[in-house]
Amino acid sequence: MSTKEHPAQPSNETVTAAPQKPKKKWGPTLTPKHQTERQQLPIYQARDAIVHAIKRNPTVIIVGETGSGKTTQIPQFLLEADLAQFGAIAVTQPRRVAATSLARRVAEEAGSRLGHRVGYTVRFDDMSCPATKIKYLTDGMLMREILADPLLHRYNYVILDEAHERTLRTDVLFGMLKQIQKERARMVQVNRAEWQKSHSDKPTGPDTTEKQLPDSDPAPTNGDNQATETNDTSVSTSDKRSKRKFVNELKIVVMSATLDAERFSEYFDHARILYVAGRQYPVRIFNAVEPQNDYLDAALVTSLQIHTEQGPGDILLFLSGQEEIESLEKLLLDQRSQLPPNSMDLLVCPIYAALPAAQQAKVFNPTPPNARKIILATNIAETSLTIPGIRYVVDTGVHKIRGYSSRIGIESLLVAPVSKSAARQRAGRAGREAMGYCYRLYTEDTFDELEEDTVPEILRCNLAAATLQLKASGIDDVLGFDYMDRPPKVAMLRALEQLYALGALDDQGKLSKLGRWMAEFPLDPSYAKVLHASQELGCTTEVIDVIALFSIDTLFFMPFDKREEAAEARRKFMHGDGDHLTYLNLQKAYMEVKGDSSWCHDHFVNGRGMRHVQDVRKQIRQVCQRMGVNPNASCGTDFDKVLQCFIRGFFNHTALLQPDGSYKSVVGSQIVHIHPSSSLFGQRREAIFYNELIFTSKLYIRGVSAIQANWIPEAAPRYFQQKSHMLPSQS
DNA sequence: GAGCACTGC
Repeated sequence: MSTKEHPAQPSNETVTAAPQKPKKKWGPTLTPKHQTERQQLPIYQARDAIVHAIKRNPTVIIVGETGSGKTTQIPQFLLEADLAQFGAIAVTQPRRVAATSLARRVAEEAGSRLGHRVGYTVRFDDMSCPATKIKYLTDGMLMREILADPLLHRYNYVILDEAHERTLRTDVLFGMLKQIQKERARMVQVNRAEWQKSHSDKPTGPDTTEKQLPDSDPAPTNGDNQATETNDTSVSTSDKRSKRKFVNELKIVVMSATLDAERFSEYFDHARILYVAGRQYPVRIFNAVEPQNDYLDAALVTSLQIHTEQGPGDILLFLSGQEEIESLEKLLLDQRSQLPPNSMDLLVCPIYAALPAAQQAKVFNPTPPNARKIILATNIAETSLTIPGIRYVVDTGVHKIRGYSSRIGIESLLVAPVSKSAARQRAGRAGREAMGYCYRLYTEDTFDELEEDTVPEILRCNLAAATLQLKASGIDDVLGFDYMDRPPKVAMLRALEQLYALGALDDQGKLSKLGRWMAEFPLDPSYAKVLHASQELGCTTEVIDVIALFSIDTLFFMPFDKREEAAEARRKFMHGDGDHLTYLNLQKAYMEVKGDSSWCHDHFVNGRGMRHVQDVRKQIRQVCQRMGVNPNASCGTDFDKVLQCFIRGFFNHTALLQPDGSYKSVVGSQIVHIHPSSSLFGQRREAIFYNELIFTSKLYIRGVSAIQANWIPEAAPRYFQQKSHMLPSQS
């Protein structure tokens, strides 16, 4: 194996401390303990330089590695520098847990009760109030806030954290925020001109008796944090004065961990880039000398070698999925008995999203003395979870990644090589607490050939939901939207087509009344359409339950050593017509036992998942009530109605039985396979529909129920008028 | 005969 030092933090533009300026009076007082802790963070030295840059520039890009403290400190710097008088600071996160735990920590540091000056807002959980000045929120939540407040008047600063992850939502937010920033700058300009005009033309006129600018400056000037009074153009009114609102410029801060800052800067009109030093320990990289044709075997050999030859510290091994984790777990347990005497014990801990919570928790148990933990993980451990005690990382160099072909409208979930930045992220997991080691099971040449970054999610997913959000937030020209990475035109057109077929867009491509209604719900457009149809068919209560259940991926656990038991437990809920009504049975049973967690455990039901389902269910019911829809309308036992609702949203997801027993999709004429997790697996029914079509080892359909073939054309007459050749002949 | 990870009035 050849060795190479992990690339160190570049220092070309590292910010330096600026001359100290006298501090203003209006900040929270720090407890001495926290003050010392904060001052020890690398970023504290750059405090004034950062504040100065943000004051002087509309947008700033901040690059800082893990441990720099940028996410917790920069919002506090702004607050302490008195820059948040006229608006709050929003800090977005891709994940809920990050938003809530950061808020907790910053509230403590800033001496605020959580939910007062420092708070958070995530789905189902709002710990903020109108006086909240620093608010951590998920990026999806900020998108929701834009729908209600298109210019985000409440905020003076929006900090987009973890921008390098390029989630679908951060990418959409980039374009939206750029536009909001431009519009607010324009309003400030207009207002400044009016203000100057009114003061030079008629110094004793009635306007001078109006409220003065809050900072009592003689006139607003360029630069920092001005607040001016203006007409809110989003409100039409006969009495302008009563509708006047303070508008100030929106400052955007983009925070990223990678070195791809130039692309962010270019996109944000050549924004200033600041680099802050991290506090990551060095990680020594070892590459395979020869290409490995069996990375599972290489992973096994390498981990055992680390275990028997290297000093203390746990091992984190990255694999592509559950199946690989299970098989390697078995192999390691077999090998454990053959370890040389006197060697440490080896504890094998699998972790992936579909693993029951109780077993997930095991990776966080402290490793007992004279033992070593080896954690077998998917990319859940790359960003979502930080596991303490890791000193060694073994990287297979692969992950499973979702893809989407807009040309054929099919999703995929396939094993693929990681990008260089993902490989670096994985290696970094070994250097959180001390110097670490990373063993890459591929050659240095292979590494050099990897893509620089993972393809942004927006380039590999169905855009229907994002397009509906854009339309609903007032951005009509979605083809001309300012994407940082523009999706192919065919992908955008396909999303528009799908929304049109659902009735969310009218013939001119404008958001219809139905589309507006659909956008109010935190649901994919197809599900929102199903919910809408439920009003007409009188089964809203059943449809809400089924939709809520489909909001989680793993309802039933299938542990590989208790497969038969789990299948037996599942049969109790099985409905002959498929998964949708099976799910309804599960929800009914769950309600009868009042969500008892030991009942869930005994029936191999995902208890944590079911609690999430109840939250979703409650939320959809609330939105229904707000929209004047009765969430209690029930079809009794006429369950055909429920399935008929579903095909109003999934009319393009139907398939017909062929003479040879296979199923052929009505749209696209492809042979599709019912997934083994479906209650209809192995069954022959005249016609079926499905929620999801995904290519893995085969073209699988998931969430499958049986229907009558003649329901299909009725479900979407507008769609099938032009495509009548696709329909079953009897209609 | 089998699914990477997130998210939302």
